[in-house]
Amino acid sequence: MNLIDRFQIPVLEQIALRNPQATSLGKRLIENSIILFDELGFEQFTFKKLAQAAATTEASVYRYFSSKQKLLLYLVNWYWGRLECRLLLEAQAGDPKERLETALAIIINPNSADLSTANERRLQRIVIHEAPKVLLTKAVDNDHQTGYHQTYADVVNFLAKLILAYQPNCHFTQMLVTTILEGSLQQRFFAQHLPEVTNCSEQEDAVYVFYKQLLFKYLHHE
Amino acid sequence: MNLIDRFQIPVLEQIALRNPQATSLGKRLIENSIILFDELGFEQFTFKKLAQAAATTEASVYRYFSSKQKLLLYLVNWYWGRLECRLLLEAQAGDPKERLETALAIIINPNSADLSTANERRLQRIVIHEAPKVLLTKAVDNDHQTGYHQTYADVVNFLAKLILAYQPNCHFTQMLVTTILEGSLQQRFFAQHLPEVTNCSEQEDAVYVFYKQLLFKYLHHE
DNA sequence: TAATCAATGATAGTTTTGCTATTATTTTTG
DNA sequence: CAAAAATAATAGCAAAACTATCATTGATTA
Repeated sequence: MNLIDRFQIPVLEQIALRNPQATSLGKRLIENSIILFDELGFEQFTFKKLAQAAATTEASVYRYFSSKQKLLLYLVNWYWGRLECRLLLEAQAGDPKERLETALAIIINPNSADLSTANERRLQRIVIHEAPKVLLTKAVDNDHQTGYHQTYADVVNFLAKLILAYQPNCHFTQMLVTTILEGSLQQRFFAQHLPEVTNCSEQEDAVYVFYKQLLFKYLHHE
Repeated sequence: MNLIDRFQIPVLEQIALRNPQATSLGKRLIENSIILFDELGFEQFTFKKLAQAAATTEASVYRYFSSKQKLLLYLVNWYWGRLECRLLLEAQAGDPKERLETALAIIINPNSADLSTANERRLQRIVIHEAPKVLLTKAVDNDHQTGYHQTYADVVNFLAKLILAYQPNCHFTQMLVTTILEGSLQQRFFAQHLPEVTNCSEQEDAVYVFYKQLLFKYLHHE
Protein backbone atom coordinates (compact mmCIF):
# COMPACT_ATOMS: atom_id res chain seq x y z
CA MET A 1 0.00 0.00 0.00
CA ASN A 2 1.35 3.38 -1.03
CA LEU A 3 1.53 6.40 1.18
CA ILE A 4 -1.18 8.08 -0.81
CA ASP A 5 -3.59 5.25 -0.16
CA ARG A 6 -3.45 5.89 3.57
CA PHE A 7 -5.22 9.20 3.13
CA GLN A 8 -8.90 9.73 2.98
CA ILE A 9 -9.41 11.89 -0.05
CA PRO A 10 -11.77 14.58 1.07
CA VAL A 11 -14.68 15.00 -1.28
CA LEU A 12 -17.00 17.87 -0.72
CA GLU A 13 -19.83 16.53 1.40
CA GLN A 14 -22.59 18.55 -0.19
CA ILE A 15 -22.23 16.72 -3.48
CA ALA A 16 -23.62 13.46 -2.13
CA LEU A 17 -26.78 13.19 -0.05
CA ARG A 18 -24.87 10.91 2.30
CA ASN A 19 -21.28 9.85 2.44
CA PRO A 20 -20.89 6.82 0.16
CA GLN A 21 -17.49 5.95 1.65
CA ALA A 22 -19.14 5.28 5.01
CA THR A 23 -21.35 2.33 4.10
CA SER A 24 -21.05 -0.94 2.28
CA LEU A 25 -23.80 -0.02 -0.19
CA GLY A 26 -22.19 3.36 -0.78
CA LYS A 27 -18.84 1.78 -1.61
CA ARG A 28 -20.51 -0.68 -3.94
CA LEU A 29 -22.19 2.23 -5.72
CA ILE A 30 -18.89 4.06 -6.18
CA GLU A 31 -17.07 0.95 -7.38
CA ASN A 32 -19.75 0.08 -9.89
CA SER A 33 -20.35 3.60 -11.06
CA ILE A 34 -16.68 3.90 -11.98
CA ILE A 35 -16.92 0.75 -14.06
CA LEU A 36 -20.23 1.71 -15.65
CA PHE A 37 -19.36 5.32 -16.48
CA ASP A 38 -16.18 4.04 -18.07
CA GLU A 39 -17.84 1.33 -20.08
CA LEU A 40 -21.14 2.97 -21.00
CA GLY A 41 -20.26 6.65 -21.09
CA PHE A 42 -22.31 9.37 -19.44
CA GLU A 43 -25.21 9.22 -21.88
CA GLN A 44 -25.88 5.49 -21.63
CA PHE A 45 -25.27 5.38 -17.89
CA THR A 46 -28.47 5.20 -15.82
CA PHE A 47 -29.23 4.72 -12.15
CA LYS A 48 -31.27 1.68 -13.10
CA LYS A 49 -28.21 0.01 -14.59
CA LEU A 50 -26.09 1.08 -11.63
CA ALA A 51 -28.65 -0.34 -9.22
CA GLN A 52 -28.61 -3.63 -11.09
CA ALA A 53 -24.80 -3.77 -11.11
CA ALA A 54 -24.60 -2.98 -7.41
CA ALA A 55 -27.43 -5.38 -6.57
CA THR A 56 -29.70 -2.75 -5.16
CA THR A 57 -32.63 -0.63 -6.32
CA GLU A 58 -32.93 2.64 -8.17
CA ALA A 59 -34.59 4.26 -5.17
CA SER A 60 -31.62 3.41 -2.97
CA VAL A 61 -29.20 5.00 -5.41
CA TYR A 62 -31.23 8.20 -5.22
CA ARG A 63 -30.70 8.24 -1.47
CA TYR A 64 -26.98 8.73 -2.07
CA PHE A 65 -26.97 10.92 -5.16
CA SER A 66 -29.73 13.18 -6.34
CA SER A 67 -28.78 12.71 -10.02
CA LYS A 68 -26.21 11.07 -12.24
CA GLN A 69 -24.65 14.49 -12.79
CA LYS A 70 -23.96 14.75 -9.07
CA LEU A 71 -22.53 11.27 -8.97
CA LEU A 72 -20.17 12.07 -11.83
CA LEU A 73 -19.26 15.33 -10.12
CA TYR A 74 -18.42 13.30 -7.03
CA LEU A 75 -16.09 11.02 -8.98
CA VAL A 76 -14.41 13.91 -10.77
CA ASN A 77 -13.90 15.69 -7.46
CA TRP A 78 -12.36 12.55 -6.07
CA TYR A 79 -9.90 12.52 -8.98
CA TRP A 80 -8.80 16.11 -8.40
CA GLY A 81 -8.76 15.62 -4.65
CA ARG A 82 -6.44 12.67 -4.96
CA LEU A 83 -4.21 14.58 -7.37
CA GLU A 84 -4.04 17.46 -4.91
CA CYS A 85 -3.05 15.07 -2.13
CA ARG A 86 -0.31 13.57 -4.27
CA LEU A 87 0.98 17.01 -5.18
CA LEU A 88 1.09 18.03 -1.53
CA LEU A 89 2.90 14.85 -0.56
CA GLU A 90 5.30 14.40 -3.43
CA ALA A 91 6.02 17.84 -4.84
CA GLN A 92 7.32 19.52 -1.72
CA ALA A 93 10.97 18.43 -1.82
CA GLY A 94 13.84 19.96 -3.72
CA ASP A 95 14.37 23.30 -5.37
CA PRO A 96 11.58 25.06 -7.26
CA LYS A 97 12.58 23.50 -10.57
CA GLU A 98 12.58 19.96 -9.21
CA ARG A 99 9.24 20.52 -7.50
CA LEU A 100 7.76 21.82 -10.73
CA GLU A 101 9.05 18.88 -12.71
CA THR A 102 7.70 16.41 -10.19
CA ALA A 103 4.32 18.13 -10.20
CA LEU A 104 4.19 18.06 -13.98
CA ALA A 105 4.93 14.36 -14.01
CA ILE A 106 2.15 13.74 -11.51
CA ILE A 107 -0.55 15.63 -13.37
CA ILE A 108 0.39 14.35 -16.80
CA ASN A 109 1.15 10.72 -15.98
CA PRO A 110 -0.76 10.04 -12.79
CA ASN A 111 -1.06 6.38 -13.74
CA SER A 112 2.42 5.84 -15.02
CA ALA A 113 3.75 3.25 -12.61
CA ASP A 114 2.24 -0.19 -12.30
CA LEU A 115 1.16 1.13 -8.92
CA SER A 116 -2.08 2.46 -10.25
CA THR A 117 -5.13 0.29 -9.86
CA ALA A 118 -7.58 -0.59 -12.59
CA ASN A 119 -10.09 1.79 -11.02
CA GLU A 120 -7.66 4.68 -11.08
CA ARG A 121 -7.10 4.16 -14.75
CA ARG A 122 -10.85 3.97 -15.27
CA LEU A 123 -11.27 7.14 -13.26
CA GLN A 124 -8.83 9.03 -15.43
CA ARG A 125 -10.64 7.85 -18.55
CA ILE A 126 -13.86 9.12 -16.99
CA VAL A 127 -12.29 12.51 -16.30
CA ILE A 128 -11.03 12.65 -19.89
CA HIS A 129 -14.26 11.57 -21.55
CA GLU A 130 -17.01 12.77 -19.23
CA ALA A 131 -15.85 15.59 -16.92
CA PRO A 132 -16.68 18.39 -19.37
CA LYS A 133 -20.30 17.26 -19.33
CA VAL A 134 -20.76 18.34 -15.71
CA LEU A 135 -18.71 21.50 -16.13
CA LEU A 136 -20.11 22.90 -19.39
CA THR A 137 -23.60 23.24 -17.99
CA LYS A 138 -26.11 25.96 -17.36
CA ALA A 139 -25.75 25.00 -13.69
CA VAL A 140 -22.02 25.77 -13.59
CA ASP A 141 -22.35 29.12 -11.83
CA ASN A 142 -24.52 27.68 -9.09
CA ASP A 143 -22.30 24.63 -8.82
CA HIS A 144 -19.21 26.74 -8.52
CA GLN A 145 -20.80 28.93 -5.88
CA THR A 146 -21.65 25.81 -3.91
CA GLY A 147 -17.99 24.84 -4.14
CA TYR A 148 -18.38 21.88 -6.50
CA HIS A 149 -15.37 22.97 -8.56
CA GLN A 150 -13.21 24.23 -5.74
CA THR A 151 -10.89 21.22 -5.66
CA TYR A 152 -10.08 21.78 -9.31
CA ALA A 153 -9.38 25.45 -8.65
CA ASP A 154 -7.15 24.43 -5.73
CA VAL A 155 -5.09 22.16 -7.96
CA VAL A 156 -4.71 24.97 -10.48
CA ASN A 157 -3.61 27.39 -7.80
CA PHE A 158 -1.18 24.94 -6.24
CA LEU A 159 0.52 24.55 -9.61
CA ALA A 160 0.42 28.30 -10.18
CA LYS A 161 2.32 28.80 -6.92
CA LEU A 162 4.96 26.28 -7.94
CA ILE A 163 5.44 28.13 -11.19
CA LEU A 164 5.74 31.49 -9.48
CA ALA A 165 8.27 30.04 -7.03
CA TYR A 166 10.36 29.01 -10.02
CA GLN A 167 9.76 32.07 -12.17
CA PRO A 168 8.30 35.02 -10.24
CA ASN A 169 7.97 37.12 -13.37
CA CYS A 170 5.52 34.77 -15.02
CA HIS A 171 2.39 36.45 -16.29
CA PHE A 172 -0.75 34.52 -17.13
CA THR A 173 0.18 31.79 -14.69
CA GLN A 174 -3.32 30.38 -14.30
CA MET A 175 -3.87 30.28 -18.04
CA LEU A 176 -0.60 28.44 -18.41
CA VAL A 177 -1.66 25.89 -15.83
CA THR A 178 -5.13 25.22 -17.22
CA THR A 179 -3.74 25.04 -20.74
CA ILE A 180 -1.39 22.27 -19.67
CA LEU A 181 -3.85 20.53 -17.36
CA GLU A 182 -6.75 20.44 -19.80
CA GLY A 183 -4.54 20.06 -22.84
CA SER A 184 -2.80 16.97 -21.56
CA LEU A 185 -6.13 15.29 -20.83
CA GLN A 186 -7.45 16.23 -24.24
CA GLN A 187 -4.38 14.84 -25.99
CA ARG A 188 -5.17 11.45 -24.46
CA PHE A 189 -8.61 11.62 -26.01
CA PHE A 190 -7.30 12.70 -29.38
CA ALA A 191 -4.60 10.04 -29.31
CA GLN A 192 -7.28 7.40 -29.11
CA HIS A 193 -10.00 8.85 -31.30
CA LEU A 194 -8.59 11.54 -33.62
CA PRO A 195 -4.93 10.51 -33.85
CA GLU A 196 -4.23 12.80 -36.81
CA VAL A 197 -4.56 15.89 -34.62
CA THR A 198 -1.87 14.75 -32.20
CA ASN A 199 1.69 13.50 -32.43
CA CYS A 200 1.20 10.78 -29.89
CA SER A 201 2.14 7.93 -32.14
CA GLU A 202 5.61 9.37 -32.63
CA GLN A 203 6.87 8.51 -29.18
CA GLU A 204 5.58 6.82 -26.08
CA ASP A 205 5.73 9.79 -23.73
CA ALA A 206 4.87 12.47 -26.29
CA VAL A 207 2.32 14.19 -24.07
CA TYR A 208 4.73 14.59 -21.19
CA VAL A 209 7.65 15.65 -23.37
CA PHE A 210 5.61 18.21 -25.27
CA TYR A 211 4.02 19.92 -22.28
CA LYS A 212 7.34 19.96 -20.41
CA GLN A 213 8.93 21.71 -23.39
CA LEU A 214 6.00 24.06 -23.67
CA LEU A 215 6.12 24.97 -19.99
CA PHE A 216 9.83 25.54 -19.65
CA LYS A 217 10.26 27.30 -22.96
CA TYR A 218 7.52 29.67 -21.93
CA LEU A 219 9.11 30.29 -18.53
CA HIS A 220 12.72 30.66 -19.71
CA HIS A 221 11.73 33.47 -22.03
CA GLU A 222 10.34 35.65 -19.29
CA MET B 1 -21.40 42.24 -46.93
CA ASN B 2 -17.95 40.80 -46.33
CA LEU B 3 -16.06 38.62 -48.69
CA ILE B 4 -16.50 35.66 -46.42
CA ASP B 5 -20.26 35.98 -46.52
CA ARG B 6 -20.28 35.38 -50.23
CA PHE B 7 -19.15 31.81 -49.76
CA GLN B 8 -21.36 28.88 -49.10
CA ILE B 9 -19.75 27.18 -46.15
CA PRO B 10 -19.72 23.53 -47.07
CA VAL B 11 -21.12 21.37 -44.32
CA LEU B 12 -20.86 17.67 -44.70
CA GLU B 13 -24.08 16.53 -46.29
CA GLN B 14 -24.39 13.27 -44.42
CA ILE B 15 -24.90 15.04 -41.11
CA ALA B 16 -28.35 16.33 -42.04
CA LEU B 17 -31.07 14.19 -43.60
CA ARG B 18 -31.69 16.99 -46.07
CA ASN B 19 -29.90 20.25 -46.70
CA PRO B 20 -31.38 22.83 -44.31
CA GLN B 21 -29.82 25.72 -46.27
CA ALA B 22 -31.96 24.84 -49.29
CA THR B 23 -35.43 25.46 -47.89
CA SER B 24 -37.20 28.13 -45.94
CA LEU B 25 -38.12 25.73 -43.15
CA GLY B 26 -34.54 24.46 -43.01
CA LYS B 27 -33.17 27.96 -42.60
CA ARG B 28 -35.71 28.70 -39.88
CA LEU B 29 -34.60 25.58 -38.06
CA ILE B 30 -30.94 26.59 -38.20
CA GLU B 31 -31.65 30.15 -37.10
CA ASN B 32 -33.77 29.07 -34.18
CA SER B 33 -31.56 26.20 -33.12
CA ILE B 34 -28.63 28.61 -32.80
CA ILE B 35 -30.68 30.82 -30.53
CA LEU B 36 -32.10 27.95 -28.51
CA PHE B 37 -28.86 26.00 -28.04
CA ASP B 38 -27.26 29.23 -26.88
CA GLU B 39 -30.01 30.14 -24.48
CA LEU B 40 -31.07 26.74 -23.16
CA GLY B 41 -27.88 24.72 -23.44
CA PHE B 42 -27.68 21.25 -24.93
CA GLU B 43 -29.45 19.50 -22.06
CA GLN B 44 -32.56 21.70 -21.97
CA PHE B 45 -32.78 21.97 -25.76
CA THR B 46 -35.48 19.75 -27.28
CA PHE B 47 -36.89 19.31 -30.77
CA LYS B 48 -40.30 20.15 -29.36
CA LYS B 49 -39.08 23.57 -28.26
CA LEU B 50 -37.29 24.07 -31.57
CA ALA B 51 -40.44 23.15 -33.47
CA GLN B 52 -42.41 25.65 -31.45
CA ALA B 53 -39.82 28.41 -31.99
CA ALA B 54 -39.68 27.75 -35.73
CA ALA B 55 -43.47 27.46 -36.00
CA THR B 56 -43.42 23.89 -37.23
CA THR B 57 -43.85 20.42 -35.77
CA GLU B 58 -41.53 17.97 -34.08
CA ALA B 59 -42.02 15.49 -36.91
CA SER B 60 -40.82 18.03 -39.45
CA VAL B 61 -37.66 18.72 -37.47
CA TYR B 62 -36.90 15.01 -37.53
CA ARG B 63 -37.10 15.12 -41.32
CA TYR B 64 -34.01 17.36 -41.30
CA PHE B 65 -32.02 16.01 -38.38
CA SER B 66 -32.20 12.54 -36.93
CA SER B 67 -31.33 13.76 -33.42
CA LYS B 68 -30.33 16.86 -31.54
CA GLN B 69 -26.77 15.54 -31.42
CA LYS B 70 -26.65 15.58 -35.21
CA LEU B 71 -28.09 19.08 -35.32
CA LEU B 72 -25.44 20.32 -32.91
CA LEU B 73 -22.78 18.52 -34.93
CA TYR B 74 -24.07 20.35 -37.98
CA LEU B 75 -23.73 23.73 -36.27
CA VAL B 76 -20.25 22.93 -34.94
CA ASN B 77 -19.15 21.82 -38.39
CA TRP B 78 -20.46 25.04 -39.79
CA TYR B 79 -18.32 26.96 -37.31
CA TRP B 80 -15.14 25.12 -38.25
CA GLY B 81 -16.01 25.27 -41.93
CA ARG B 82 -16.38 29.01 -41.79
CA LEU B 83 -13.13 29.34 -39.87
CA GLU B 84 -11.37 27.25 -42.49
CA CYS B 85 -12.75 29.47 -45.24
CA ARG B 86 -11.53 32.58 -43.45
CA LEU B 87 -8.10 31.05 -42.97
CA LEU B 88 -7.86 30.18 -46.64
CA LEU B 89 -8.96 33.67 -47.66
CA GLU B 90 -7.15 35.82 -45.16
CA ALA B 91 -4.04 33.96 -44.08
CA GLN B 92 -2.41 33.45 -47.47
CA ALA B 93 -0.60 36.77 -47.84
CA GLY B 94 2.79 37.79 -46.49
CA ASP B 95 5.73 35.87 -45.15
CA PRO B 96 5.27 32.80 -42.97
CA LYS B 97 5.37 34.81 -39.76
CA GLU B 98 2.71 37.26 -40.90
CA ARG B 99 0.50 34.44 -42.10
CA LEU B 100 0.85 32.66 -38.79
CA GLU B 101 0.00 35.80 -36.84
CA THR B 102 -3.04 36.47 -38.98
CA ALA B 103 -4.22 32.89 -38.57
CA LEU B 104 -3.79 33.08 -34.81
CA ALA B 105 -5.85 36.26 -34.67
CA ILE B 106 -8.60 34.62 -36.69
CA ILE B 107 -8.92 31.50 -34.56
CA ILE B 108 -8.63 33.29 -31.24
CA ASN B 109 -10.75 36.35 -31.95
CA PRO B 110 -13.05 35.31 -34.78
CA ASN B 111 -15.66 37.77 -33.57
CA SER B 112 -13.40 40.70 -32.81
CA ALA B 113 -14.64 43.29 -35.25
CA ASP B 114 -18.14 44.68 -35.13
CA LEU B 115 -18.51 42.79 -38.36
CA SER B 116 -19.63 39.66 -36.64
CA THR B 117 -23.35 39.08 -36.43
CA ALA B 118 -25.26 38.17 -33.31
CA ASN B 119 -25.60 34.63 -34.61
CA GLU B 120 -21.89 34.26 -35.11
CA ARG B 121 -21.31 35.23 -31.51
CA ARG B 122 -23.99 32.81 -30.43
CA LEU B 123 -22.38 30.11 -32.55
CA GLN B 124 -19.02 30.60 -30.89
CA ARG B 125 -20.64 30.37 -27.47
CA ILE B 126 -22.27 27.13 -28.60
CA VAL B 127 -18.91 25.75 -29.71
CA ILE B 128 -17.38 26.75 -26.38
CA HIS B 129 -20.15 25.39 -24.19
CA GLU B 130 -21.60 22.48 -26.13
CA ALA B 131 -19.19 21.12 -28.75
CA PRO B 132 -17.45 18.69 -26.39
CA LYS B 133 -20.78 16.98 -25.81
CA VAL B 134 -20.89 15.67 -29.37
CA LEU B 135 -17.19 14.86 -29.46
CA LEU B 136 -16.69 13.08 -26.13
CA THR B 137 -19.11 10.34 -27.00
CA LYS B 138 -19.07 6.60 -27.41
CA ALA B 139 -20.04 7.30 -31.02
CA VAL B 140 -16.91 9.34 -31.74
CA ASP B 141 -15.07 6.61 -33.63
CA ASN B 142 -18.01 5.96 -35.92
CA ASP B 143 -18.63 9.67 -36.34
CA HIS B 144 -15.03 10.29 -37.24
CA GLN B 145 -15.02 7.46 -39.73
CA THR B 146 -18.10 8.98 -41.34
CA GLY B 147 -16.17 12.23 -41.60
CA TYR B 148 -18.14 14.22 -39.04
CA HIS B 149 -14.96 15.65 -37.53
CA GLN B 150 -12.99 16.08 -40.71
CA THR B 151 -13.47 19.84 -40.95
CA TYR B 152 -11.96 20.22 -37.50
CA ALA B 153 -9.00 18.04 -38.48
CA ASP B 154 -8.58 20.12 -41.63
CA VAL B 155 -8.37 23.34 -39.62
CA VAL B 156 -5.78 21.74 -37.35
CA ASN B 157 -3.70 20.61 -40.30
CA PHE B 158 -3.94 23.95 -42.06
CA LEU B 159 -2.51 25.62 -38.96
CA ALA B 160 0.11 22.91 -38.61
CA LYS B 161 1.30 23.64 -42.13
CA LEU B 162 1.56 27.36 -41.39
CA ILE B 163 3.67 26.57 -38.35
CA LEU B 164 5.96 24.26 -40.29
CA ALA B 165 6.37 26.91 -42.99
CA TYR B 166 7.57 29.28 -40.31
CA GLN B 167 9.60 26.82 -38.28
CA PRO B 168 10.33 23.56 -40.14
CA ASN B 169 12.04 22.03 -37.12
CA CYS B 170 8.91 22.11 -35.00
CA HIS B 171 8.08 18.81 -33.38
CA PHE B 172 4.63 18.06 -31.97
CA THR B 173 3.04 20.52 -34.35
CA GLN B 174 -0.45 19.08 -34.12
CA MET B 175 -0.35 18.99 -30.34
CA LEU B 176 0.72 22.60 -30.35
CA VAL B 177 -2.19 23.54 -32.59
CA THR B 178 -4.88 21.69 -30.65
CA THR B 179 -3.49 23.00 -27.39
CA ILE B 180 -3.94 26.56 -28.62
CA LEU B 181 -7.22 25.95 -30.41
CA GLU B 182 -8.96 24.15 -27.58
CA GLY B 183 -7.21 26.14 -24.89
CA SER B 184 -8.33 29.48 -26.23
CA LEU B 185 -11.95 28.33 -26.34
CA GLN B 186 -11.70 26.96 -22.83
CA GLN B 187 -10.25 30.19 -21.49
CA ARG B 188 -13.41 31.98 -22.69
CA PHE B 189 -15.47 29.57 -20.65
CA PHE B 190 -13.29 29.91 -17.58
CA ALA B 191 -13.25 33.69 -17.89
CA GLN B 192 -16.99 33.70 -17.51
CA HIS B 193 -17.58 30.90 -15.05
CA LEU B 194 -14.36 30.12 -13.13
CA PRO B 195 -12.46 33.39 -13.39
CA GLU B 196 -9.94 32.44 -10.71
CA VAL B 197 -8.35 29.84 -13.00
CA THR B 198 -7.62 32.37 -15.73
CA ASN B 199 -5.94 35.75 -15.96
CA CYS B 200 -8.55 37.21 -18.24
CA SER B 201 -9.54 40.06 -15.97
CA GLU B 202 -6.02 41.46 -16.09
CA GLN B 203 -6.26 42.72 -19.63
CA GLU B 204 -8.79 42.85 -22.40
CA ASP B 205 -6.99 40.68 -24.92
CA ALA B 206 -5.35 38.32 -22.43
CA VAL B 207 -6.28 35.18 -24.34
CA TYR B 208 -4.74 36.40 -27.57
CA VAL B 209 -1.62 37.81 -25.92
CA PHE B 210 -1.00 34.66 -23.89
CA TYR B 211 -1.36 32.16 -26.72
CA LYS B 212 0.71 34.31 -29.04
CA GLN B 213 3.50 34.36 -26.47
CA LEU B 214 3.12 30.64 -25.90
CA LEU B 215 3.27 29.85 -29.59
CA PHE B 216 6.24 32.00 -30.53
CA LYS B 217 8.27 31.25 -27.43
CA TYR B 218 7.84 27.58 -28.19
CA LEU B 219 8.87 28.03 -31.80
CA HIS B 220 11.83 30.33 -31.18
CA HIS B 221 13.45 27.79 -28.93
CA GLU B 222 13.54 25.08 -31.54
C1' DT C 1 -55.61 21.53 -66.93
C1' DA C 2 -55.22 17.60 -64.49
C1' DA C 3 -52.39 14.34 -62.33
C1' DT C 4 -48.46 13.65 -59.56
C1' DC C 5 -45.17 14.02 -56.17
C1' DA C 6 -42.37 15.94 -52.53
C1' DA C 7 -42.56 18.67 -48.41
C1' DT C 8 -45.00 19.85 -44.53
C1' DG C 9 -48.72 19.76 -40.96
C1' DA C 10 -51.51 17.38 -37.65
C1' DT C 11 -51.98 13.92 -34.59
C1' DA C 12 -51.16 9.88 -32.02
C1' DG C 13 -48.53 6.46 -29.89
C1' DT C 14 -44.21 3.86 -27.88
C1' DT C 15 -40.35 3.37 -25.10
C1' DT C 16 -37.01 4.96 -22.01
C1' DT C 17 -35.31 7.98 -18.61
C1' DG C 18 -35.37 10.54 -14.57
C1' DC C 19 -37.41 10.97 -10.58
C1' DT C 20 -40.94 10.52 -6.49
C1' DA C 21 -43.82 8.05 -3.26
C1' DT C 22 -45.23 4.28 -0.25
C1' DT C 23 -44.85 0.50 2.45
C1' DA C 24 -42.38 -3.45 4.19
C1' DT C 25 -38.26 -5.38 5.89
C1' DT C 26 -33.85 -5.49 7.68
C1' DT C 27 -29.95 -3.56 10.25
C1' DT C 28 -28.02 -0.64 13.53
C1' DT C 29 -27.82 1.52 17.83
C1' DG C 30 -29.06 3.28 22.35
C1' DC D 1 -35.08 -5.50 23.69
C1' DA D 2 -37.00 -1.26 21.62
C1' DA D 3 -36.51 2.61 18.65
C1' DA D 4 -34.58 4.54 14.81
C1' DA D 5 -32.30 4.45 10.57
C1' DA D 6 -31.22 2.29 6.24
C1' DT D 7 -32.54 -0.46 2.57
C1' DA D 8 -35.64 -3.37 -0.41
C1' DA D 9 -39.66 -3.86 -3.18
C1' DT D 10 -42.88 -1.98 -5.88
C1' DA D 11 -45.55 1.33 -8.23
C1' DG D 12 -46.27 5.29 -10.69
C1' DC D 13 -45.71 9.86 -13.17
C1' DA D 14 -44.03 13.34 -16.45
C1' DA D 15 -41.11 14.45 -19.94
C1' DA D 16 -38.00 13.31 -23.71
C1' DA D 17 -36.81 10.99 -27.74
C1' DC D 18 -38.27 9.11 -31.19
C1' DT D 19 -41.71 6.56 -34.92
C1' DA D 20 -45.84 6.11 -37.64
C1' DT D 21 -49.83 7.49 -40.20
C1' DC D 22 -52.50 10.21 -42.91
C1' DA D 23 -54.22 14.70 -44.59
C1' DT D 24 -52.93 18.99 -46.93
C1' DT D 25 -50.53 22.08 -49.71
C1' DG D 26 -47.87 23.79 -53.32
C1' DA D 27 -44.94 23.08 -57.16
C1' DT D 28 -43.85 20.23 -61.31
C1' DT D 29 -44.80 18.14 -65.35
C1' DA D 30 -47.28 15.28 -68.74
